[in-house]
Amino acid sequence: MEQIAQFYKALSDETRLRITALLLESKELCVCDLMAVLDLAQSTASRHLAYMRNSALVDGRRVGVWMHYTLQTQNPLVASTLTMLKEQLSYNERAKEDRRRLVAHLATKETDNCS
Amino acid sequence: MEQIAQFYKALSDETRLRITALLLESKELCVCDLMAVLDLAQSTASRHLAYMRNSALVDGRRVGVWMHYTLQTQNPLVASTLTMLKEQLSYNERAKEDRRRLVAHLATKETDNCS
DNA sequence: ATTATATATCCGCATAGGCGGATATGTCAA
DNA sequence: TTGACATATCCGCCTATGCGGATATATAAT
Repeated sequence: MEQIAQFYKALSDETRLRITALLLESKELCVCDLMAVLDLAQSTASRHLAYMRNSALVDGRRVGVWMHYTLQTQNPLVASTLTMLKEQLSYNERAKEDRRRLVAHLATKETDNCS
Repeated sequence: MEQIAQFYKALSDETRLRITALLLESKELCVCDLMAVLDLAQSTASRHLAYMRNSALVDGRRVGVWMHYTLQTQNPLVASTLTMLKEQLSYNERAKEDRRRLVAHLATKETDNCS
């Protein structure tokens, strides 16, 4: 029960919801992508991702200097919640705006780096 | 997006999750039922229910001296989340124990009152 | 080794929110 | 009106957690 509560806590902050929404779109993002798209301080982005990892919402894997974060889908509660959320966010204005910014940002990136 | 976050906040506290779990079982409960079953101080129970009402998770209707609380099902996000949660909680030990206590408590109540 | 870059963590500060006892409010009965 | 009971709200206290700047760590390139 406590784990379930912790999972919902991970979704109960607007910044983390926005991060989740972006990860629902692009499968894998690094910290600098999120900083750029959501206009977050580096420590803020990193802290939220750590929180989400501790809540079993995301996985992180290191790729050279970058950490690539993805949504977790092992847990059935997490998986179905994310499916629902994706549907809900599809017509959410704020989420749509963030998706536009993500697309623009990814188009700007030449290769794999965050410059 | 902020409303969605607020909804998840309502589910992100273990006491509120337990209240939600009980409401998933019995459709309608008053504050004194929750105090008895979950062993909560009166102010604690009432405060959590107010929070849940402000988060669009429950509705309350006054029946004489008592407030009867029910889960809201208007909002599609809320409705499907609760369906999922009911499935998840069906085999959760803590939730099972709470359900047992609820059944025992309801059996003790003679009529509609909370004595 | 040094430097540059990406990320994680630390720090102090501010707010949200948990708790239970005390008190206020609402409702009904006598 | 008074009293009893259910509930809501207030209060002070304490912890969790949000923030961003500063610092530490990790990796890769030179």
